[in-house]
Amino acid sequence: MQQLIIDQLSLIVSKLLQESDVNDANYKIKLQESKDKEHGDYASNIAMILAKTLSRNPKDLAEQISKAFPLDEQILKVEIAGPGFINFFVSEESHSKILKTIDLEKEKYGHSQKQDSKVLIEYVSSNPTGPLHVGHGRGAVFGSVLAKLLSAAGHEVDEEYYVNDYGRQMSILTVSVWIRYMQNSREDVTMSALGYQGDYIKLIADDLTKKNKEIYLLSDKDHERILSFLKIQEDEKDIDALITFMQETLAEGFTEIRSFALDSMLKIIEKDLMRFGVNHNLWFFESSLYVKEQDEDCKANKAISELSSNNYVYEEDGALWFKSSDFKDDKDRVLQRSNKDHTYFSSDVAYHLDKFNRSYNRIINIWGSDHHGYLPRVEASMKALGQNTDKLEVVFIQFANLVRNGEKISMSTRSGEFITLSELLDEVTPEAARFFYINRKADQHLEFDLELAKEQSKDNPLYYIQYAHARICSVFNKAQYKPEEDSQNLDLSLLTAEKEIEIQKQLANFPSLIEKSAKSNDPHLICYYLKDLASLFHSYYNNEKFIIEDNDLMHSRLFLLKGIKQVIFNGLEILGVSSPEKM
RNA sequence: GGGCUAGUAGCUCAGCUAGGAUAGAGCGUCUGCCUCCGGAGCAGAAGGUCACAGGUUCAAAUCCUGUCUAGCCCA
Repeated sequence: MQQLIIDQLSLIVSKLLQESDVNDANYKIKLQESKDKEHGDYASNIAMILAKTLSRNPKDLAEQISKAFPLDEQILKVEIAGPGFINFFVSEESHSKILKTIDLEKEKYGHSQKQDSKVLIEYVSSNPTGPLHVGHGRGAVFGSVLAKLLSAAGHEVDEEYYVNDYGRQMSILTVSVWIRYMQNSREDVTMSALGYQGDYIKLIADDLTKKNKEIYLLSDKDHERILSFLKIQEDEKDIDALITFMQETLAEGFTEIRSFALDSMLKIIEKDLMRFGVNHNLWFFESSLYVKEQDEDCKANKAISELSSNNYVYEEDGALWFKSSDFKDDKDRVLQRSNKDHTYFSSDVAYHLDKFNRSYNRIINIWGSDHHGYLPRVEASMKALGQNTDKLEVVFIQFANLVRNGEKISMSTRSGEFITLSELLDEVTPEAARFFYINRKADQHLEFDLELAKEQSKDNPLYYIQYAHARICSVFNKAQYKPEEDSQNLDLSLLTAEKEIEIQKQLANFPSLIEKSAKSNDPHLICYYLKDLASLFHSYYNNEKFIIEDNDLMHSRLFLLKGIKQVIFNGLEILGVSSPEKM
């Protein structure tokens, strides 16, 4: 309906512009729903926008446009009002068309045509040195909902997890597992204060013991030496010395423990994510950037030499620097330290270059908002490599606070008192957690109310929405209505109650909502939309009876309910939340 | 000191990318509604300097500039 009016309007307007010899007019025809019934169903402000470029009085212009607008049995009346609004009045029956559309398209309703567009969403990408905690939850849900949303909007979407498996942190993980492993056989071994303390390290070590009971234990002489290393664990250097010692004495054993620890960690992480309904289809390993490809250099070095050949790399104090200050970054950044170690940033340059080379139309990174200072240097590096950085979008996710009984639950990663994601999922259902995480704009602080998420009442917005769905199913049962049966002889023109029209308008808005939220990476809008729709339904439910004597009216009302049910389902589907028939 | 993000009802927040008519939800407060398809619900009332000050515009919560406040990042 709205599109019909817009199309017709643009026809009239473009003709008008032609006649006035104006070609460069920059305008977009917008049609808004009128808030006030006196202003009809829809309104356009196009006359006021074009008044200036055409140097005409907006009211006269509106008058001319409205006179040129053809009326039919659907569009009954066109009026001008206020400073130059054009108001459209449509027939009550015209709204019910949408119900037929929904019935035809079913779970595809709201989805766009396939576009020739590939999108990469990289998210979570937490270090594989510990389990996911609640701080990762929000980014995880955001990424997975955005992925569903963008596929609904017609894009082809890849979901990628970038695994930081290359740096020093991995070595610390390896050494931590090894120490716990040794403790299983020798009582005199103590844990390094600088290693990872969590219980999950012990579990991994236990698995390792089961597999290789003694192979990574030391000779008595070396064992004495390790005890002396473990005595002094105060400075960062001490753990580095321990790592070096471990590498020297175990040789390939170090690599074996390392990959065992990494695999175990990734399994833990992946399991948590799956439980949460988050599924990455690609896992990219940082270490792969440092693997030589046949006779060629590794990707990390190739990225540096490419930057270098573009004259954006220089050497100072033995280190290699990238001239990011040439591209709006505060200062230049180190790529390779004087000891030849690559920086995290160096990996990121190579990684992003790799992403750009994979021919995506949009590359979306989901980062914690504490990383926002990192974006300029990454953008700078891609510009220096001649990439089109318009493709790169970074969504920053604010931290979420858990709240219980009105009080924030304090968390600090330093002391290790963070709550893990799996602990959260032990308390609230994965669905509730998903909904509450996605219920706010990404860059806003979020208060996650644990009590509310568990509550089964209208105060809990997820329950409120799901309840609407279940209620409709219940009505269908009671009426012995089979929604899947062919409904050809419906007289939908009977749906003329105010609420019925309002609901049909809301249902008709669903596709443009999907389009809009996909365009601006704002999946939270879906939550608000569904709450509104559920609210309209509950209100309608209390106003009208559905199971009535008048068979025709009953069937058209049930058909309307069927449309609501479908749209709630489609919306919740994108959020990754079920639509229960009973609760 | 520099940067990013925010400031909307007592509270929690939408709306801002693309300016439109009387700024919206939910909670809380107050008043009603169960012989009735799920009351796990509904109807209504009260509640606002859209942080502040300028500017652009026929029209600003929305765009621009400055100020204040908060959170985060960098130094």
